[in-house]
Amino acid sequence: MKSPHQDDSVANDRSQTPASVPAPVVSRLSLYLRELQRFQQRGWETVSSTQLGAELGFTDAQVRKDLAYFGQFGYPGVGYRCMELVAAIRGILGTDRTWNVALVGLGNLGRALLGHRGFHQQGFRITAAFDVAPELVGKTVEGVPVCSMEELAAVVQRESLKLAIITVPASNAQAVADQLIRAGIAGILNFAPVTLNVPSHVRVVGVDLALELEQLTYAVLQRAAQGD
Amino acid sequence: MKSPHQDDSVANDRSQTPASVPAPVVSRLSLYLRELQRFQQRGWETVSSTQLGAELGFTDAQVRKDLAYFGQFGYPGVGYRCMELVAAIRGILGTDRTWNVALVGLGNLGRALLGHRGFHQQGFRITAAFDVAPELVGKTVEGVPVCSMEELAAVVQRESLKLAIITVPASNAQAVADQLIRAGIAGILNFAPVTLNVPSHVRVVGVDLALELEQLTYAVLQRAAQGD
DNA sequence: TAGATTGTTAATCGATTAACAATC
DNA sequence: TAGATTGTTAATCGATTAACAATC
Repeated sequence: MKSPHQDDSVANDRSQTPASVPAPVVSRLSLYLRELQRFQQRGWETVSSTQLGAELGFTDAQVRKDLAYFGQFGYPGVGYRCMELVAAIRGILGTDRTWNVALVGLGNLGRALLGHRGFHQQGFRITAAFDVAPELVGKTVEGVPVCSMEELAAVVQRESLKLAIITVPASNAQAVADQLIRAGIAGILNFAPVTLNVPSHVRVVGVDLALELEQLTYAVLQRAAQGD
Repeated sequence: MKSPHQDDSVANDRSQTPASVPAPVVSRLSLYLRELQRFQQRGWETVSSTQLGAELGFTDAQVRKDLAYFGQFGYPGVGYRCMELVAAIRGILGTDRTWNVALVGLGNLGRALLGHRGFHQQGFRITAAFDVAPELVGKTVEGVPVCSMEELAAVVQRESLKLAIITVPASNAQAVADQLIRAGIAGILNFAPVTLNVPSHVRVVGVDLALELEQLTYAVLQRAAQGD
């Protein structure tokens, strides 16, 4: 077994990322990061895979296996140094830098996201907003200038934006996605309740609030049918 | 093979739901429902497992296997009748009735959700809102009365609420969850960026916006490292 | 040193896919 | 009938867990 300290150049070499990491691993990576930051806040210097996993409901083996996809970050007999692992995961996820994000659709939800504080803290910044409503275009909402849909390609290209959030009605979502992708967007966070059809080089994460609530109603009914 | 029409009493018997259906199956069920409703809008009478799956990027076998957990809904040689399957899935998920939902935390996001149209359409209605801010308590936001946290237990019990949405800061989320659960809430949609600790009879679905964006940055970086 | 904990391999578990008889 | 498509079983695939030598 090799400690990171014995060979930093290998242990911290993030370009050695394997061809393909299972998607569940990457989403747990985000959870580890979130949890590690909480351990840091509580003043922990190090944390073991058992402690980190327990907090999230995972086994210690899973934590170690997941991290092992990306390198060796731990110290046998000690655990993981919180600060180091936070830095490593941010590097892997790409949140060691700030990402500027485009937002399309200034309805209730879009406006809320513009004013959302949680983004900044994790390295995201909405720098451009778009809407079809003429009365909004040209104005500034939450400090972000609102542009027309016609300006989208130009703005996305000028600012080299790679990420976009879609908060338009379902009926327009696919057209907006097409437009964003043509402009060069590579990752879309989609709040419209439709499955977007995108080329393979574009990644979509969908958040459908009704759909999430349905998972809850199902669970509640199940419990009611059995337990009570 | 038995057609639903040959024995309705068995095919439609939702109480025959197996002890435990894998979680991924239930979340796909919601996707099937959403997609079926779109087929209906387009005027389709029936749809095959191949057609339904293609739209979502799943194999036909997966669609059939998933549905088979809950009964027999299809017609060999024909496919699934959209209207029937929509009704069946709504019955399974429990969205054939309306669910009243409590919302705690009237920040940007909470307010946006109060005014969110997508909920009503799928059978959800936020009927009670809570916040610590004295200047909000007693007022009405988007037609929903705002109560103090002290009133929470009474309101949840009076209205027999089973579902709640948490949109409070991370630092308060666990305490709010505890309070909700004590009041009788069984399902929580949590927007605070923390892992909630809840008893096994309570189900939590977490939506962490920064975390979703991290999945995108990772994917974008991967693509950049390989393709380009 | 003894105790703790890693990274990794092998064993297990569960979920997806393929195949096909049954059916309309 | 012939063509299409289901529900289901068996085969495959992938992900999780257990176990343990290596290490601090």
